[in-house]
Amino acid sequence: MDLRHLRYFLAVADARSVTRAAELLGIRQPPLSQQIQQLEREVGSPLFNRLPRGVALTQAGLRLVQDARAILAQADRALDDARRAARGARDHPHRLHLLRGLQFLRHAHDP
Amino acid sequence: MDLRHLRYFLAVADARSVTRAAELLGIRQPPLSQQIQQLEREVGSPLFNRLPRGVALTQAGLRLVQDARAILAQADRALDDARRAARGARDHPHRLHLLRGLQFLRHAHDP
DNA sequence: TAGCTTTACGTATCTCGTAAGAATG
DNA sequence: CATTCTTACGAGATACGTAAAGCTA
Repeated sequence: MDLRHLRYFLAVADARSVTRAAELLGIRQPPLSQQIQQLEREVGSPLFNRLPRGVALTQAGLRLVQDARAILAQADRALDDARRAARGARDHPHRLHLLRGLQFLRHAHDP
Repeated sequence: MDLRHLRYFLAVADARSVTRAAELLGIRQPPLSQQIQQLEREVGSPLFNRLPRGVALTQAGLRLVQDARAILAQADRALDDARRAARGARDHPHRLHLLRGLQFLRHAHDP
C-alpha cells in the first residue's frame, strides 16, 4: 500500500463510481479499477460492493475512508512541517537567534 | 511522496548511514540515495547533512522523523482496522447481530 | 588512501492506456 | 441494449543494480 492507493480509493469512495473517479483523477477506469483491486487484496476483503450503477463502500471501506483521509492530511502536514523546520533552522540556527552576532558558532554539519 | 520514501527515510535516519540502511532494507546504496534525494527535492531542503562518516539529520529531517513514524504507524493501523471491520461486518452485519435470526434483512449490496 | 555518498546508465518492475469481455437491470 | 466494472496485453515511466566518479578526513 502506498499513498496513491489511498488517494485513488478516496476518489472512488467520494464519486461512488470508478468511472467518475477516473475522470476526476485524469486516468482511465481500468487502471483505477486495478489499483482498487490491489488495495482490496492487501486488506484481504472488498472495500466496495459493485452495484449496477457504480459502487458502494463496504464496512471495511467505510472504516478505511476515515483513516485514509487522516493519513493523507497528515502526509501533507508532514511536508509543511519539514519545510517550516527548514526555514526556521535557516533563520534561527540552533535556537541561538537570541544571541545575535554569534552565528559562527553553528555546527559545521547543520547549515 | 509515497510511503516508501518515508520508510527509506526512517531507515537512513535510524542507521545514520545510507550504506547501513541499504543493507537493512535489502537494496543498494545508490537507489536508496536517489530516493532520499527525491524526498529532499519534494521537501525543498536537505533532510540530512552528509558527514565523512554517515549522515546526520537536519532540523527539517528531525521534524520529519516524528511525522513519518506517525504516518507509517497510522497506515499499518488503517489496514488492521479495515480488516477488523471486514470481520466484524461478516460476523455482525449491520449491527443487527442483536436481533438473532433477522439476517435476511441485510442489504443486498452489503454481504 | 579509506570510507563514505553521488552520478551515469542499463535492466526489471510497475503503472497506465487501449481493446475486448462480463454482468446487471 | 446500455452502462459499468473487469480482464488481457502492449507501451511508457519508475525503481533498482552495477560500475565509475567525487568528496573529505
